[in-house]
Amino acid sequence: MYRRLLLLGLLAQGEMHGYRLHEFLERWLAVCSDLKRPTAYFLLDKLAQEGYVSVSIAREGNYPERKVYSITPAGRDYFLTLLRENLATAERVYYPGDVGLAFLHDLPAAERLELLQVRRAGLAAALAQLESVPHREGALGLIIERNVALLRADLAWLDSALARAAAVDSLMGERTTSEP
Amino acid sequence: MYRRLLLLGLLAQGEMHGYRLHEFLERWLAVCSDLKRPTAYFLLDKLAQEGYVSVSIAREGNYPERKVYSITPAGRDYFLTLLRENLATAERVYYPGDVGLAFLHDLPAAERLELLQVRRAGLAAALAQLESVPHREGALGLIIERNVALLRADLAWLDSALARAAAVDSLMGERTTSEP
DNA sequence: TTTTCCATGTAACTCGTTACATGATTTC
DNA sequence: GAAATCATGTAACGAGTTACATGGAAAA
Repeated sequence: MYRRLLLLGLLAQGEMHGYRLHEFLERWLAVCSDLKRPTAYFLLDKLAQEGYVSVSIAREGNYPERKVYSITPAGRDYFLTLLRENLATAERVYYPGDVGLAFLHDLPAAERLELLQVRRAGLAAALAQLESVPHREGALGLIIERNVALLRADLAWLDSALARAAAVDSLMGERTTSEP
Repeated sequence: MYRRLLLLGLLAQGEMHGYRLHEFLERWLAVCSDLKRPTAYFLLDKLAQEGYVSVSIAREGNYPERKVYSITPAGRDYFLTLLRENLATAERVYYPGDVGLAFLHDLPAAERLELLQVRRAGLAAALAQLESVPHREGALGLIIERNVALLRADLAWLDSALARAAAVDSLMGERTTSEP
């Protein structure tokens, strides 16, 4: 449902054709969604059928025909409804990574540490990448901030868990392989 | 994919019939998944078709017939593969709540603060509920710990964002409605 | 002239959910 | 006798992805 909100929100800023819309999404909103192109086209047509956006064909210069979507009054209402609902809700998120943790003890101690080190590296890389984005103000800035905060917390937790695991293992005399 | 890991992981601890499995999931693993009953049955049969689990019919006392699933050697291999992959990966999570943030400025300042206060309350409730679980050791404890850490970070971020927003609004002389 | 960019779509598929259907058996 | 529990399923639907298909224009 948040994809509809995303598309309507963009169209609320101004009309656009599908290709531009997706391009914009990829460039600026990759932090909060990875909406695929076919999905965008499909959703836009659906929103059109439902009367939330209207479509007109345009051609500019020698470029291929474009379907320009603009939001209708009904669409604007719908957008605001979705937005209010989204903002007021604390959505429950499931982390697929938690499932692996549930079965940690099915692997030998050394291997679990190794694997979690790999996870840690991935997490650190993702965090570094987000932190490297030059500071933005406004909505985008907020989203990046939030994701940084969550990634940091995740990393901190992983580190503490790894430290404790390593401590237990050394107490038990198990060999642990780890990268610096 | 993490659902297969979940089911195989449980079956790796011992054979079980679908109903018990789902019951167990609901009671103990609600933190990391909300796998629905039909999905569990469907997946179990699929795993059976693929040769990762075997099925036998059993009846005990006067209870209805049960399909008892047990993991096969191939299933055990598959389980370990999925587990290793899961542990070594830092999955990227998209928060639907981020999309709303992207369009914050499409609502009047007072209303955004109000809505985000509602979100905050939901977040705090979820956190309180998780924190109220008596301390568990082992895998479950880790998962709960992690989720608590992430919820706390999310809450802390929201609070700081709200504080800043309120400060800006008061500078601009806008009326802000907020609950204690 | 070959590759990349612009622009749109379709078809087949996977995955998961909701809602519905069944039937016996304890428990109240 | 009614309600809850145990136990399994199916059918229909919706959402989203992948892979495939097209065709002109600009750039290399």
